[in-house]
Amino acid sequence: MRTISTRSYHHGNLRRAILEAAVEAIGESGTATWSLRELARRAGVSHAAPAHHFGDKAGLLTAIAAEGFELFADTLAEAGADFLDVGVAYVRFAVAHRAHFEVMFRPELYDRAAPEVAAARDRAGQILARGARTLPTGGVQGRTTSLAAWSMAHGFAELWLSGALPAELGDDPAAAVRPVLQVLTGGLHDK
Amino acid sequence: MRTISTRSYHHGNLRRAILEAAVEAIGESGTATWSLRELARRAGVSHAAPAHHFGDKAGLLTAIAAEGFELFADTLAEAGADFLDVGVAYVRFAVAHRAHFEVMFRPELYDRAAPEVAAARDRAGQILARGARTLPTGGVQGRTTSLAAWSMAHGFAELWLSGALPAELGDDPAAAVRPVLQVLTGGLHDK
DNA sequence: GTCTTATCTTGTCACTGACAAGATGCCACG
DNA sequence: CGTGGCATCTTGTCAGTGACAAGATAAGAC
Repeated sequence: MRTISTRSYHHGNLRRAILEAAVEAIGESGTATWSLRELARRAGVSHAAPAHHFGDKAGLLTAIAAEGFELFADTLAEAGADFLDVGVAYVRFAVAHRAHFEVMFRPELYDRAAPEVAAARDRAGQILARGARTLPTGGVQGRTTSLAAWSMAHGFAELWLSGALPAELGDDPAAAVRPVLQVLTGGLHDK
Repeated sequence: MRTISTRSYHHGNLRRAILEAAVEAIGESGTATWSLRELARRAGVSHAAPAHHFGDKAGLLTAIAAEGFELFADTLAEAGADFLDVGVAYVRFAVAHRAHFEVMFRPELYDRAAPEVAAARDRAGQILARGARTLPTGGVQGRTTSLAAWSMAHGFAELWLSGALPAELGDDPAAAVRPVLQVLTGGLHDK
């Protein structure tokens, strides 16, 4: 961040600055309302500077997706091994890192086959599967239970982000999703 | 290009033609890769003709969202009142009308407050709620069960559309989601 | 001290969304 | 008839965009 007064030819950390500006812009208004040129202006560099680091717009979104899956895997891992905690962490991540989440699950926006994306995505997938294994399977295949859990957490997160859920749920997605996920842990029978 | 045979000054059904071209384009490659001008070219009219019918791009997407919620409500209503049938219809609709579905739940793309959108969306919501009422509540609030069901169906649909689900599930989303939804109907205990 | 390389700038092109103004044809009403 | 109103569509234009090419600048290796 040398910048401020005497602006040097080299930005110093342009890649990081562009990434953060993109995440901020996506969080504010989605993946389509900003431009590479606007990000360049925010960072105080010329309109073509971002291209050196990301190639094109898809390259920038690929970097965001990779970073997102890394953060996602870390967040899920920290949540522990219990399904309920992992599920709540899933939704918490989606809301806290809205921009990353939106890009991650919109693979037409980026290069889903990029190795850094695939690696982080697989890591997150394994942690998710581990969480689902703590669910009661009740006779059905474990894969079915796992899919049910994943779908529920993911669906709640997407509905929350899209503003489709009723306002009475309040403003804390983690608190709102917990009883919903408990339906799978036996909530149908006790609490 | 008023072209080929005797093309009159007026298209005849431009609004419909633009809508269908947009839906087709979105289904092929998402909501960002096409342009109003390209749709105009496909319909054989000048680049500014679509503006008369939709105002701007958001206006076109608003029309698609409204049409989508109408279709959605119709599809759900036809499925009957049972939760499992409604849930399967939910996913089937998302895949069969992928373009509409993607726009509907991305409200930053259009005017969610438009009356024709709100009306159709409310109608669909009521049919969904009716379906959820056939679920066993098992002591928890009906709203919680309903949220769980909605989240699961929606999440499965989103994951399916984004290509995140494993390939072993095959290519029939309705067949794939049924056992997953049955987890909520007591599948944990019998089936 | 020169060479190499990564980083950033300048310049350009076709394309886009949005707007303004004008052309065209349909239809109601005389 | 015919004429005026109106919805529909065209033409022209503007700033902004993504992508690319070529050149300028710094920072480090040798």
